Amino acid sequence: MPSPEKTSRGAIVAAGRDILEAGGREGLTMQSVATRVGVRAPSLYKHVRNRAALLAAVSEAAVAELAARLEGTDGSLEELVRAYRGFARDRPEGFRLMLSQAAPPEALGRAADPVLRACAQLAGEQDALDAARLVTAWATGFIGMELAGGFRLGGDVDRSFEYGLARMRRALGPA
Amino acid sequence: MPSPEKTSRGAIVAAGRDILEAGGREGLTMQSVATRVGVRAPSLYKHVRNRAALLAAVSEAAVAELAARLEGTDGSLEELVRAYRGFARDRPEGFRLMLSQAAPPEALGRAADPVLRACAQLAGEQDALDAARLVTAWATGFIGMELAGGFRLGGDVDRSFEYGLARMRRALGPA
DNA sequence: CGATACGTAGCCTTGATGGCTACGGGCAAT
DNA sequence: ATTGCCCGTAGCCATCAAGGCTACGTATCG
Repeated sequence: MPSPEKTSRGAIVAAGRDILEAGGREGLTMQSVATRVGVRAPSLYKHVRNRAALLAAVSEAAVAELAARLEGTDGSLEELVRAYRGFARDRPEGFRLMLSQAAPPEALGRAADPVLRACAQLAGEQDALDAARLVTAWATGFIGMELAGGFRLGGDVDRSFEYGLARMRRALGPA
Repeated sequence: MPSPEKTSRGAIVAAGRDILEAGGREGLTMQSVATRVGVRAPSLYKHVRNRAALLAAVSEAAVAELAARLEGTDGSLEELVRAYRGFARDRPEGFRLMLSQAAPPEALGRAADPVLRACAQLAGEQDALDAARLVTAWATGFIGMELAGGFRLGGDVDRSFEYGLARMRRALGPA
């Protein structure tokens, strides 16, 4: 490699992830990323097509991290959902970005797989996909509202979460 | 009223709503709004503090419209959720914006009220709030993923929706 | 010497501010 | 009652700052 590279795509994405969590989506500017990796802003375009592509890459990295966390559980419904919520707590902006950017199918599939397996056990192979969508939609919606500062009608949010989890398990079981 | 006004806050918010749906959040620029209401961009700042405030106002208008739609149903769980989904189909960008902006409590409360009532009937007054959060989270998550182009693992999305609705009703009933 | 990574300069768009002008109603003096 | 001034409001023009992005030059290594 001629001219020793001062940065790399990986470093850029990692910096983007950190900046995203620190300053939100708006704070993630090409300038800020360039400064953090020790380079001028235009140089980033040698590694990333444009800002949208950078956001997509950061989003994909978030999905990958989520998948890894899910794979680190025992595969039970409760553990999976709690791991999902834990991820959102640690990387709230990454969670939000993930939802607004369509991730590539393969990364998405890796994250979806353990959920599908758990749902197949609970609801049967036939209904596994529908059941997974039920659980995923509930968890995603709950966490999203929690992060957005919803749930302002009082009550204990953790209690609502456990209530939902219990009812979800019941909903998936045999009629 | 001195100096006949060429526009008003209401007209600005309405224009913002239309532009949002046409061009997404990024397309909603002060310039575009100003052009549509027949004014120069700086003049908007006499009516709205800044772009963030405009987005918040448009978001609040979306919540209000959703509340009106929910109030127009018969109050059953199915009707409420279908009305929610219909709103999201008609105003996808408004739906997204609504989720990312924390709406003022009163507007939120108006939209939440019919859901709370339906859930009180199904799950009892005790669990009404938790039940409403369960239903709202599921519906919000489902619709959000649907709009974001999730659900790419095949299968019939409408079928998954009806499956979820049926299971949700079962989950809320007595054990 | 050729390829590659980075930098400098600059363009365009967009958000935002400041200062100016035009309008029109209220108030007081006549 | 009429007249004339004051002042608040709304809009415009000029302008700035910041950010995304491109074109092109330059340095460095194999």
